Amino acid sequence: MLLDQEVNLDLLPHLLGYNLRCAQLALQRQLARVTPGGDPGSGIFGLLVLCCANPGISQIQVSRHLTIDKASVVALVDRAEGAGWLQRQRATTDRRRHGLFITPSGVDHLESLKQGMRTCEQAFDGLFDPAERDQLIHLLQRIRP
Amino acid sequence: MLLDQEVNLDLLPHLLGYNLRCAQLALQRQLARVTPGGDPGSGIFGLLVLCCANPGISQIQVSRHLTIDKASVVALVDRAEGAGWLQRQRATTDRRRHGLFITPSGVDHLESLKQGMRTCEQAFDGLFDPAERDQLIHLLQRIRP
DNA sequence: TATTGTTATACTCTATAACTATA
DNA sequence: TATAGTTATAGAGTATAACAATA
Repeated sequence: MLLDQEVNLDLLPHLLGYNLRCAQLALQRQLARVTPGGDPGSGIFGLLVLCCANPGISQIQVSRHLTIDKASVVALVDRAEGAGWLQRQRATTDRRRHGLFITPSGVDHLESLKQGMRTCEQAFDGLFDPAERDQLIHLLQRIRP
Repeated sequence: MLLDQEVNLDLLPHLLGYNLRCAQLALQRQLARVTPGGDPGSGIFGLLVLCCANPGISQIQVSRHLTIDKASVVALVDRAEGAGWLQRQRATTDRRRHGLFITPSGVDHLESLKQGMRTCEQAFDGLFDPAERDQLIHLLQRIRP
């Protein structure tokens, strides 16, 4: 019987994609651990961050900056609006646009999500010294659509 | 109206999670571009790599090394078996186990997936010199469950 | 004509819980 | 009791295509 230690991973450990996936799964699970019942996939988190830092931002801009399709943003905004964390408001200058505005309860929720996110990232801080963490972020930032 | 250049990303660019997610989405889309009709999420790829390098590997071992639940492996193996890329075979020594064996057509398919994967990763090679790519991989490898 | 948002639809990925067969 | 695999179910995440309203 093949022991776990003897499993041959072949080229997987040398692939960017495999390592990115493993790392992201680990991070997501850690986040789920420290924020039980919180934001599972961090979609809401990104949305609220953008709406808080950019009041009146449009859905198409959220779509661009979270690099997901505009149709995917609709469901995200629906959920957040349903939870009372933000409001759509038809823009007066360009009536095709919905400006997105975070609500007071959305600000509260965002704060707790940010706290969870900090705790989550801290769990991995021991893995890197500050220079390494910076370099990891900078290297990752080069990989874009 | 808020211009795209003026969107404030707040803390997002400083988060490991956000950068991992953006990088992984970019990689997945590049893979979809170079292997149209290929393996969308690379689940099948990992499975076939493991079965090819470790004939008779069990589903629970695949589960551990791809860091997904054993129940999730079932669907993956179902698809691969349905496509004729591998076969389950009840182990004689431990009859609870299914040994997984890649088929000749699975080997062919894996080769084409590997080629696509190489092409995909090459598209990002220009972003890093070899030392940087190594370091990125090594830093990512520290982030594990 | 092009853009913004929406709806409808579908597929992938993953998880949990409860089950069967085997150890 | 514990492990390997399965089934059933559910939810998140994403995409494409077609559409209405607006620019």
